[in-house]
Amino acid sequence: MNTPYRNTDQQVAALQRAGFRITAQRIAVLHVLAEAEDHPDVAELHLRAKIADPKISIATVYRTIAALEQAGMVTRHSFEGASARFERVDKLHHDHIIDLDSGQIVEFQSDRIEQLQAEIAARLGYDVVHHRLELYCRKRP
Amino acid sequence: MNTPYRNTDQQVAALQRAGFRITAQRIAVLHVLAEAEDHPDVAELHLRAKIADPKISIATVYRTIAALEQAGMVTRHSFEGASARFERVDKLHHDHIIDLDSGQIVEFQSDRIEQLQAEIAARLGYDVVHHRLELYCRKRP
DNA sequence: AAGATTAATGATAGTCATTCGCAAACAAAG
DNA sequence: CTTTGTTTGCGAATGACTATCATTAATCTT
Repeated sequence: MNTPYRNTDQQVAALQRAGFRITAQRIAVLHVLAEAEDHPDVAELHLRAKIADPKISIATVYRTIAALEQAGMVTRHSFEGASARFERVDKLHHDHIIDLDSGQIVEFQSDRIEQLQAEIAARLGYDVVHHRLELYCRKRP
Repeated sequence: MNTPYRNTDQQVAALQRAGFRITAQRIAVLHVLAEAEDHPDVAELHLRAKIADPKISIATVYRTIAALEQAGMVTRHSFEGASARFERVDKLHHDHIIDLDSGQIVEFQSDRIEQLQAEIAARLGYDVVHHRLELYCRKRP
């Protein structure tokens, strides 16, 4: 990679296409998200975005996240007893294992489960718009 | 049934066994939970409990719920963008479908999914302590 | 059954994440 | 480069929930 940032041109274009203006603050948040390997919450995003734009306000981070969510570019995760965390959607779909002891989050994916979910919903007359599957676990001895 | 309430003696005994004192307020909340066919939140529990005990405070409802949770008698559900909802645990285990349009909650259960969850966790070196599976759905046309 | 002990209650203030309101700053359009 | 309509930053407001504390009441002691 030749820049300190991953390429975010695609995302910037997508944001614009969704009818939002491109501002330095939004680019900063986009970069932070592009670099994040973890699942940061708003306070963390704000902290990291301030490196690129020291005067960005937390309200703007909230508003940017809302815009990105609306544009379908970011997903929100509300794990138990914690503030909302976010991640890009350009990754493959996956669910989460939360380690109850360390708080660490592991991603996994299962087509079988997805399929069963759709079948169950259909049987009850529903279409699944999105779902949330979290396994709160402990390392096995 | 010969009383206006379902029998809550079991629950009262369990609460006491868990080291909590039995008060009129706690009995009121227990009755409300025993009668609830839905998944009420704290405001709703408070409203309903006030019928039996008009001076019960919302703080007490919060504390009672916390006690019941601690005693393993009640589960908390934190669905997206809503306040926590509660239900008794003496029902069979189940997961939830949330109707995005009406907010209605439907229960379902799938052994296949449970089994797959355990397998996936095991493969990653974990034991599932508890999980959360929510399908956010829309009625199919 | 009366008093001592200690937990529970009600009212209210406090916290924390998130949202709102508004004037000033800025992106996009002409 | 001016106009128009967003977006920003700040602080105030909200909403769910927790803590505080004096008072009340459940359980224990005798």
